Order: sequence, then structure tokens, then C-alpha cells
Amino acid sequence: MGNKNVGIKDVALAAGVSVTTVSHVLNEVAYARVRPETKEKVRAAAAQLGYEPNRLAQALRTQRTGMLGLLSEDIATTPHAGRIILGADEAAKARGYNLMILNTSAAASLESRQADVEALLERRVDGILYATMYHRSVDLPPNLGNVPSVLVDSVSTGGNITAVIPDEERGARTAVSALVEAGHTRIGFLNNTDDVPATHLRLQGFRNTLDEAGLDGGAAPVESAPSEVQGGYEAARRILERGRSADVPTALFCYNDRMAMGAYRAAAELGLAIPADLSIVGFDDQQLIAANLYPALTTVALPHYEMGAWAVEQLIDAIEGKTDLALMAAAPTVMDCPLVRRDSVAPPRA
Amino acid sequence: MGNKNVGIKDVALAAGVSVTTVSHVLNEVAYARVRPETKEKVRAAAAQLGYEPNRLAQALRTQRTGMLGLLSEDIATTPHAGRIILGADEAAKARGYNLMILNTSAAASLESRQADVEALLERRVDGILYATMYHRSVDLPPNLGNVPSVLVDSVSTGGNITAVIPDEERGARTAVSALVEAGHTRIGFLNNTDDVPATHLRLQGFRNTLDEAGLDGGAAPVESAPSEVQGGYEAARRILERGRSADVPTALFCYNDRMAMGAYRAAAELGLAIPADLSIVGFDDQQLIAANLYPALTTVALPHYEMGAWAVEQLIDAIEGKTDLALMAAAPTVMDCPLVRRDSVAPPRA
DNA sequence: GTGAAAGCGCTAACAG
DNA sequence: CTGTTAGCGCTTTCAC
Repeated sequence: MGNKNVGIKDVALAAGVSVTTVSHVLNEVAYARVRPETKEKVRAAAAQLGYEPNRLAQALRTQRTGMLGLLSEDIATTPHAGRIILGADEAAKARGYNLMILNTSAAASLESRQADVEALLERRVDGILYATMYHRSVDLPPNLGNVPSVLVDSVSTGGNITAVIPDEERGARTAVSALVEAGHTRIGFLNNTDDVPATHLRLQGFRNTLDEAGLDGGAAPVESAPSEVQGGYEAARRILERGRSADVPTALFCYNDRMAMGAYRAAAELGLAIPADLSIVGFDDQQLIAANLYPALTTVALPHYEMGAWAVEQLIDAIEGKTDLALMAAAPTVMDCPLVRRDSVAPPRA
Repeated sequence: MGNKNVGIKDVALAAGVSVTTVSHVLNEVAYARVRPETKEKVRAAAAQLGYEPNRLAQALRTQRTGMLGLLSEDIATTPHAGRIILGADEAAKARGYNLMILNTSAAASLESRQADVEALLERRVDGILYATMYHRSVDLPPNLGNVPSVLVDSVSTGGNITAVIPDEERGARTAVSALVEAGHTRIGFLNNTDDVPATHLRLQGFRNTLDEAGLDGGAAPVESAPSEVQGGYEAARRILERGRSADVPTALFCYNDRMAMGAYRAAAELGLAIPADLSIVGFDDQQLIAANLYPALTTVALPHYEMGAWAVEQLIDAIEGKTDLALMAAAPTVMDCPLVRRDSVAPPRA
């Protein structure tokens, strides 16, 4: 069983037919008329010998490997990568493709990343996914263009390549709306200091939602800090201790779950109970944090799985000639970030 | 550039030599004597045409793909997977191999996992790594044996396959020793309830270390609960509230970082400051938790990266005939778990 | 020193 | 309905 040396030829011999016939029945070639009983003979022989096709030979002949390359920036350092990979892997498997994953680094030189693409190209992958670990703008290796490709979680500085990104602005709206709907009128924002799209778009979403609720987003308190736990702690202390008590927010929207974790600590130190005295909503839905904080954190999920799966679908459609990627390259496709309700939001104290 | 249609034949034509010669110089074949100037011509032509080898054709001919299959159980659900993959990927890259990653699930049927192995086999990977997401005993698909394979982070129920696992017992010793060395004499253990190797081995390490320090490990307080934050919280409350105050531990060794996170909450509720009133050491070194708790958690790291890299090395050595995997299959190779010192350990209050 | 030719395992015209 | 045959792009034995 699983004898790696039996080829189509052996099956042909055993079944008493030609290799053509074997190929026809094993691949269920549509135009080939083969008598049912012959088919049976062939299948039986194949099973009996434990025949398994040699995909390399097939690929060489058909110029199709059925492999997709995934170039992933910093696969290990962020838990998000896993979800992108999972989404991509499942989508690929469902359509009979496999993933060849190469890890690269955001810090790696263009040449090094180009070499990675080259490795993928030498193996004749049918298409390439380039995934970054957070939504940003990347300089793509030029040889990426040699094969259908799509960008996951970022946009190309050069533009002109199909990309899928999270809808940051709308995600922020979702988060802030949850707070507004709970009855909060004094809502603060703990923002990131990095100059990345999310920083600007989430702020925009925050302000817009407040404005639309008649709450004057322009005047709402915003504190920025590095997007880590410590930054969140510091920004939260600042925002919670400023001004007269009547100005202090009763709810905080945090740039990400790590900052929210810092806000939890600040709240604890200030004697503020969550969610009774202070409601908090995060962003990212990092399981390890969001689900494990006490109380569990209500947050907005990044659609990593979905982006990975979507990208693979587009790629395969393009490879199989069902789509033209160029048509989608003009503007990135944007995906919704759903709210994950847990226990950190409640109405403000009366 | 990067024209995917130029082959060795085109290079030969351009350089005015035969394909044999091109192959010889491009592969730096040792026994082939080629005049230096010819070599130059060939290389120049190759570069000029942007030739890149077709690995598929090479593989078909040489029966070597230079690809390693990695079957990973639940890649996405645990952050550990990333480190195994990273270790494997870097080790593979360093030796000119690439990884083909397939995601599977611990819950998947044997048949489904066998089909995944089959997919890898059809692509003629040179070897296979089978990685689980926590140290346990797995039922391996039988076709795994068709190609050199090594198990990462688990042992086979069938035995007889090279495997690498963390040294749980010694890891626990390391953790407990840190507490003993800080001067603690009343040390408790928050253990997991699952029947997995780590549960038993860490307990063993805990008791042994205490015994060797003259502290009577058999009598030391142990509370078990599911290995999540909530379980850690509950077990910690139980252990911290029982008996007279003179019996209450001044230090806690936790089965993992999540349980330690729960212990932090219990301590806070009981008005115990960490590490002044209570020292804590965890296990796993889950970055997101350990580094972000306040104070940052001292813990024992699982050698995921190292195991991934080690496994790849062995696999490649076996593939290249430098090792015989069978020699190592008798017993799993065990890897050390180093202590990561952060801020949750201090001497007990005087 | 260099080249001709066989063949890795498979698919797909093209014949019959 | 089924078989013959020519490659896919490369490596490698064997001749020259």
C-alpha cells in the first residue's frame, strides 16, 4: 500500500489496457468514452496496486501545480497570522489546492523578500498570496507580478494589485455604536501613536459615530500612546484623571485589546469597576486577551480568517480563468469587522 | 526578467553550448570539467535571459523535491504553532528546503489525517513533520511511514517513530527551584486536570524539587482545575484560603500562564500583592499573557522553536543519508525548558 | 571538455 | 471505445 513506485504504466499493465485509458479513467476525462467495465478494471487495478498519482509529473505536463504560495510577514510573532493561514488553507483545500508557506519579515530587505518569491516561482506555484501582519502599506517585490497574486491585510505602495483589508473605519463605528447604544455620552478613545492606516481610520470612525449621535466627536477626549499594554495603561490614566469629574468618560474605546488590557489595570487602580463604572471596548479580538480578561472584553474582531479565504478564492478564480484580478486591483476590497460582545459594556451609572 | 518560459535549452542556445554543459555549470557538477570561459558564457547567458530553474522538472528527474511536509494539528488555535513553524521554516530554508504546511485537527479522523499525508506524498515531499499543539500521545496515520518522518511535541501511541518533546519534569524543577532559591518554603502548585503527560510530569518535578530541598513535596498543597484562566482563579482561591495563615503558600507554581493569570486575579481579590505577598511562576511563556500581566510573569518557556528546528535537522539528515532515524526512534528526544525571569518572583515577606 | 540521447511519470493530440 | 506517441524541463550516462 502506498507504494511510491507504482505508476500509471503499472496500472495499465495490470488492467490490460493502455496508459491513455488509465489516465482517462483516473482523471475522469469528459470527452473520453471508456466502457464502464474497463473503467472498473482500471480502478480496481489502481486500488489494488496502491497507485497514487505523481503530482510533479502531472504538473510538469499540465503546467499547473495546484500549489499556492503564501508569503507571510512574521508568521510567528503575531497570533493573527494563524487565522489568515487557516482561512487560506481551508479555502485552498476545498478547491483542491495546497499552500506552500514561506515566512519572511517586514524588516527583511526587498531583495530577501524577492528571493522568497523567486523560491515560490521556481516551484511553479500557480499563484501567490502576500500577507502582512497588520494593515499597512508594503513595498512589493517586483517579481510578484509574474504570477497571479493578491495582498492580504495591506495595500501596495505601488497600488495596482488586488488587495483585501479590514474596514477599520466601520469597525470603529461598530465599537463606538455599542457604547452609544448602551447609553454613554462621554466616550473616550485610547489611540495608537503609529502612523498606520488603522490609527487614522479608527479615529475617524470614532469621531463620525459620535457626531452622528449628536455627541460632538471633535471635542471627545482622545489620548494616544504606543499600542501596547503599558501604553494603554498610561493613556487610560491620563484620560480618566483629567478635568472635573463631570467630564471624565464613562466609556473607553481602545485601539486594540492590549491597550484595553492596560485600561483595565488603570481602572482597577482608580477604583473603577468594569463595566459598572467604566465600559470598555477593544479592537482585534485577540482570544488570549479578550476572552481571558475579567470581565471578558467586548471587542471588534479583525476578519483574518475571512481575508485569507477570500484571497485564496480570488486567486484560484483568476488562475482558473474565472476572474480577472486586474479588475479588482484599482481599489482594495474591504471586509467588515464584527462586534464580539462579552462583558465589558454596560449602561453608565445613573 | 524572470521570464518563466526560458529553459535550459534557451540558455544553451544563447551560449552556444549544449544543454549538458549548461546543466553542468549551473549545478556546479563536481566531476564535469568545463573550461572557465565556457562557464562564464553560460552564466552570462542565464543571467541575461533571466533563467530560473524549474524545480518540478528537476525533482521529477532527481526524485528529490527539496520539500518537507508539515502536518500541523490546529495551527490557528494556539499561538505555539507559530513558533514550531518558524523554527522549522528557518532550519529548512537554511538547508535549501521549503515547507509545505497542511493544517489538520486533533479531532480529525484518522482517515482525514491520512488523506492529508497522502496529499503530501503525492507531491513527493522528501520528509514529513507531524506537529501537535501540546505534548500528548497521537495515533499516527500509517502512511506516514512511507517517507522519513518526525513527530514534534508528542509521542506516537504506536511508538517507534523519532519524536521530540519538552522536558516537562525538568521544566517544573526549573520553575520550582526559582521559588526555592528565592527563599520560599511554602509553595503550592496549581495543576491541570487533563490526563496528559505534562500534568503528571510537572507534578513530579514539583514534588521532587521540594523533596530535594528538604521541603516535603508529598505534603505540599496542590489544587487542580481546568487549565484556563477561570480554573487558575478558582484553584488559587482554594489554595490561598485554606488552613491557618501559617500554612498558606507564599509562592505558587502554575501549570500554565493562563492559570497564572487567574491566580493574579485571585491574589488581587485577596489583597495579596505580587510578588511582595505572593510569588508566582507560570509555564509556557505565552508572550501575550506572560509579558503583559502586571507585574510581568516569570515563567518557563516551551522550546517550540527549537523543537521545530531540531526536527527539521534530523529529517534532512535522514533524507541526505547522514543519519538513521530508526536509531532515534526508540525513545523521544527531550528538550530543555528554560526559565524566563520577569517580575513575579521575590523573597517571601520576612 | 563537451555533446547526444534516454528517461523521470504523466497528459493529450491524433490515429485507428 | 482504446492505443501510440510526443513532449513538459531537467539530469546523467556514455561517447566522442
